[in-house]
Amino acid sequence: MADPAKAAISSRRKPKQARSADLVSAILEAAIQVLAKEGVRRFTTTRVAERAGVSVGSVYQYFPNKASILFRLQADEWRETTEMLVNILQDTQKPPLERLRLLVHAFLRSECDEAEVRTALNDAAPFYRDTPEAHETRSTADRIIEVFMHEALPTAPASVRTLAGDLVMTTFSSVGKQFSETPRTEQEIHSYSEALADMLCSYLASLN
Amino acid sequence: MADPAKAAISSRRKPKQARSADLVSAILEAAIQVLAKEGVRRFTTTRVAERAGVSVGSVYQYFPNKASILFRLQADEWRETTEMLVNILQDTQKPPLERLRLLVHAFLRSECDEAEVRTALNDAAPFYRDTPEAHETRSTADRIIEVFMHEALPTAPASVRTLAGDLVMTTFSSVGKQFSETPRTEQEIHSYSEALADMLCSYLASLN
DNA sequence: ATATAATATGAAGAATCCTTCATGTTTCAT
DNA sequence: ATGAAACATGAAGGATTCTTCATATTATAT
Repeated sequence: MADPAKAAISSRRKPKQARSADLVSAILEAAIQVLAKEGVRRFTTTRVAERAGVSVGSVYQYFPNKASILFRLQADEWRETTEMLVNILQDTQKPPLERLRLLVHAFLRSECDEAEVRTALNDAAPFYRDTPEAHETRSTADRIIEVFMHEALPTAPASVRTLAGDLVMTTFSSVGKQFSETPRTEQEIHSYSEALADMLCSYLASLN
Repeated sequence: MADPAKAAISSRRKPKQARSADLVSAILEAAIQVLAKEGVRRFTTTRVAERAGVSVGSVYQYFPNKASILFRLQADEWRETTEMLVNILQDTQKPPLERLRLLVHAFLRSECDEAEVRTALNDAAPFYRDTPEAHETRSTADRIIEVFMHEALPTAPASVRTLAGDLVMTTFSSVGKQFSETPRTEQEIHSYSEALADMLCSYLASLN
């Protein structure tokens, strides 16, 4: 609770010239690399600056503290995942369960593609777990799932739908994280995705 | 990789008198409290010693470093969970899917009962993720699941059984962790457990 | 060309934290 | 009772890290 990192997690100075915008990009890119190569425990502002080829001071021009860099990285990832959620689940051309299957494949794929960063970001969770953006992301996802569940389980009572939606969402994200913690082959990714999709689909099917 | 914490995670001096055995207990108990109240980021050997009412030096008589305390806590938890797995899944009196359901309830319950510690220990994962004991725990669990799956899916081909067992295991543990990250009411725990069990059971049923 | 705003620098201060070790105390076997 | 082994102590060394700020450099508008 008495966590100083929570106070100022927002950005500091706003980049107004091209060079500073580049600098911010360079810092974020460097942060990803440090995270992937060294893990959270060795993620320091100095190391990020070094890797970006700038001075520490510059980092602090645009990020108020170390946590805000991690937070930014996580927020970007949340945004991407939310986009994926929207794009795939709201394609009403395809039947609901097929969309769910596609989503599972896409998600596990993306998790494994950048496994080291994702794992490191998970390890950084204590830095931003109780942040407003975290809850916002969650409720945005909830809304998308809610709509989807309406299509997938049109006849089910609302209480069942909500619980099932929550479970599907939680399962799919937490299993994805755990799965990507160990290196996987293409083959493994594919068959695991199939199995996970099978599980979710058979569950939803059983609720009709 | 170049992680000093991985070198010596085993115990240091072995307690030979009653008072030192008490001391070790006190340290572990204090560690749990610090973890639950302050989280990993504020988990320090000094704080643990303070809370235990002993000096830092004493902590280092029985634990070679900070990581080894966290590791010991996690190892204890792994042992307990493994016991639960054995006790519930190997009760051949009951039908397989009923056992699975009982296991889900028991696990979610225990996760929520000590939510803060569990969450803090998850946050400490980078300290011991690639430890031999971690893999050992995993493969012990795999063997238990393997036996169980043989009962649950007697006719399925081995490849399907293995994959399904892995998925069931992963789902049930990772969903449990995620679920306990937010405070839950008795009611919520129960209905969520039911839903999760439903999902796993409907999946296994669909494979026959 | 020049003044002003924007941007970049990195040495140094301040705060923690991990761990050791020389010393003191307690227990136990004889 | 006594010597040895076990146990407990906590100040202090060493190391790392976060962050700031006074200064230097670069861009932009006039």
